[in-house]
Amino acid sequence: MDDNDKIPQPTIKRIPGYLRILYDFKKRDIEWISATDIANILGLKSIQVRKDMSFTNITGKPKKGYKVEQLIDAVRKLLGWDKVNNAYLVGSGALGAALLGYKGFKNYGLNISRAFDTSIQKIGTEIHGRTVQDIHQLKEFAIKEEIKVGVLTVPEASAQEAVDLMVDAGIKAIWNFSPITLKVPEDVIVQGEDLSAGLAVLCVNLQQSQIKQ
Amino acid sequence: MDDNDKIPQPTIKRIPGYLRILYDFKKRDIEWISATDIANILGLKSIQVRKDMSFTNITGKPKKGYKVEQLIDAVRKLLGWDKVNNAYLVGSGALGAALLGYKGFKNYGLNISRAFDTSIQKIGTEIHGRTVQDIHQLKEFAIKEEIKVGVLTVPEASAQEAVDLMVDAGIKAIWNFSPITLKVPEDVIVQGEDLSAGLAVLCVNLQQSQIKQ
DNA sequence: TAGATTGTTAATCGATTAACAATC
DNA sequence: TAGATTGTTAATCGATTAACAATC
Repeated sequence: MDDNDKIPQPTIKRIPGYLRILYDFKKRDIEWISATDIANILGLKSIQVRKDMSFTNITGKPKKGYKVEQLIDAVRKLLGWDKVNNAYLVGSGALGAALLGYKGFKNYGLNISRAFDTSIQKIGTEIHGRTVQDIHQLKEFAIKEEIKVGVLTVPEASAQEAVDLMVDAGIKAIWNFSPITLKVPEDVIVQGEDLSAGLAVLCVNLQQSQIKQ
Repeated sequence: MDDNDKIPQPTIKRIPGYLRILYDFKKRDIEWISATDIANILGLKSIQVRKDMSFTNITGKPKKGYKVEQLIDAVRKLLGWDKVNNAYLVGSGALGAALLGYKGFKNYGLNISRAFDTSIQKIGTEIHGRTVQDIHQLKEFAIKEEIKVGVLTVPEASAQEAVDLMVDAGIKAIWNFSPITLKVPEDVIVQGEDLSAGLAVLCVNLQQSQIKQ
């Protein structure tokens, strides 16, 4: 029962994977799930799953495991995915459009309610049900709708400029898909999603495995 | 000089960020770069940068730092980005299209040379200069062109099926954008790019910061 | 009951950071 | 020369894993 401890970041990152399995078990009307089940599906060790589970404060039953529904609720609450976060997307290019079209975010507590851009060509066009708005309207809407989360998918060169507008509009958490380090005030959180990091790991591992051959 | 040691994964993930800064310095004709410079730009500690640099086997000069050009070469070699990896993309949906349109991969040693899909609607259409091909042609082309890297952007439900075809075609490294654990033979590498993990970190941090207020 | 599984404490492992000598 | 910066070794920190008692 690792209570008021801070949850380790590696644990946080594994939890969405657990949640996907839990939803799948629920859909198949399975009532109980053990750490061993989860570990087998994800290729982890059961002790790690159990340790991670301890942060939810859910207690399992020896021989049975955890109650699927109970664990879903606890995990969703832990991540703050029990309530929907409305978010704005800034940068309606190809990647932005892909994110706007992704249905899965509803399982992750995220609803991208509006999309913005600077380009006159894009403003007014419709992407997956949202009409792209002028970025200069962002502040007005963000304040009215109390938006705290922004998704940043603009090209590298205009990223900092866009962030400044988002911060000024009261946005407190930025999901950053551009590969630069953003300057933000202390009370604003940035989560960077850097594809090149993953690609680097892939390439190094590929080299390694080819040497072995 | 951490020589024949294995490079820690956290180090590998930071290196592309270093490389971006190095390219920027080179463009601005700056000859030397210090660990302190890099650390300041990325918000890291200089000692961490220096430790990471030790894996390149490049030696710097006290008071000056590292030679930008030399470091670029060493880092590119380390990641295997000194030669271009030709890759195929499987799954020409919105995310696949976004990746096909991304120009930056040329800096990351990746060239997505062909795109495939199962859908009759998509096959034959052109996306950013590549004509989408029938996935059943993948094996023939992959063998002829000695393709080792595959980018997987199909919907969750068809991911395993697509991977089986890729493995059968001799692909040895898969950059997986679907949120499932793929079953592959031992000699095939999978690098998962899981957006939900990053989103989870963002949401937990947002909760934390809102509690503080 | 026997055996599987939980939950906790302790040991191990690996990465980060500190300390400091070397050097330009 | 003085001071900034490198490179290495050692200390610290945090996450994973092992060990094992508790329990259904």
